[in-house]
Amino acid sequence: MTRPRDTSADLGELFHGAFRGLRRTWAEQLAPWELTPHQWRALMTLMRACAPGGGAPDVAGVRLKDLSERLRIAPRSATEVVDQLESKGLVRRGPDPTDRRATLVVATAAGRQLFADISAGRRDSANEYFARLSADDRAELARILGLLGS
Amino acid sequence: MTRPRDTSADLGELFHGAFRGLRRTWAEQLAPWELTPHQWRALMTLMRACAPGGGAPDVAGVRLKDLSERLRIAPRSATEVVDQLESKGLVRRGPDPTDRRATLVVATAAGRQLFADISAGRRDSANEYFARLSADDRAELARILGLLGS
DNA sequence: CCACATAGTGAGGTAACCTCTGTATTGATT
DNA sequence: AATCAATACAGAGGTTACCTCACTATGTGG
Repeated sequence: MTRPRDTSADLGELFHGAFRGLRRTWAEQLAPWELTPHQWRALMTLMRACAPGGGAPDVAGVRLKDLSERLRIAPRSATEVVDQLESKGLVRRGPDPTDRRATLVVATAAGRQLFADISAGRRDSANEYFARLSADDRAELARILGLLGS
Repeated sequence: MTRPRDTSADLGELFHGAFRGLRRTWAEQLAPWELTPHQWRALMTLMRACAPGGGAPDVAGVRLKDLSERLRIAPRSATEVVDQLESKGLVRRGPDPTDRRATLVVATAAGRQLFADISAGRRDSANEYFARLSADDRAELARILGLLGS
């Protein structure tokens, strides 16, 4: 009765707490740029998908469908977040020349600039949420989360 | 340029994915009982707070304020989830004899029964989300999450 | 007994999702 | 070539899990 006891519930609790902390930290960091964590995640995903090599830029863009898959959300939800980014002038929708059903999303100059600025700010990892962990712990966490997220 | 690279963003991504998986798994497990994860968490917290020793039961109950602190949500949000549980007949509000401003929340017989049933179901941890991790990994995860959730 | 703090709640709002439906277009099948 | 299912997107509307702000009823210290 006083032994280790079913830690699963506590793990859930811990997970919940940590996730909320992460969200809050992100929201605070992003507030000066008037981006929600969700919008930031979408912009980041878009940039990564556009310029995987980091080299020559992106005339192309990414399909909404692809974006939704990378973000692991429903296509409709990708439409939504792209709407938000577009209304802020950070991305632009354009036609896909190879398929007239699809629309390609590209970051505008403003969007690329914002992405660069925020990325730079984050590299000062003093205020980064995971900075309080040692490098070993971060690696360990990444490994374990990888197992979970199969 | 090809070295480890800033894993923080990926950690965030991993965290996000794992948390969503956890939420989904919980929601599925709880669906037969028509409870949301949020409601389950509140009921669980209430039961734990009421009967910390697990022994003699709870005439007393828990203040909404206390519940909100344990759940780490705003008092108003505790009101809300208690409303939901009360409308399902799982908990009951009663006056606090020592302070007429406060209300004490207690689980009803139905609530205690439901809690017991679900807890039992979860102990068949085959379908538990964290079951895919080894005991060592679970412990490691709990340790690291504990560091984060400070 | 009066100012101030505290417990709960009504009103109203937000982020981050979802499904279901409808339309334009494509690709596959006859 | 004509059709028919599948796909890409977006409109409409819903849900969960939070939040703040304002209000009332009550307790507490000076």
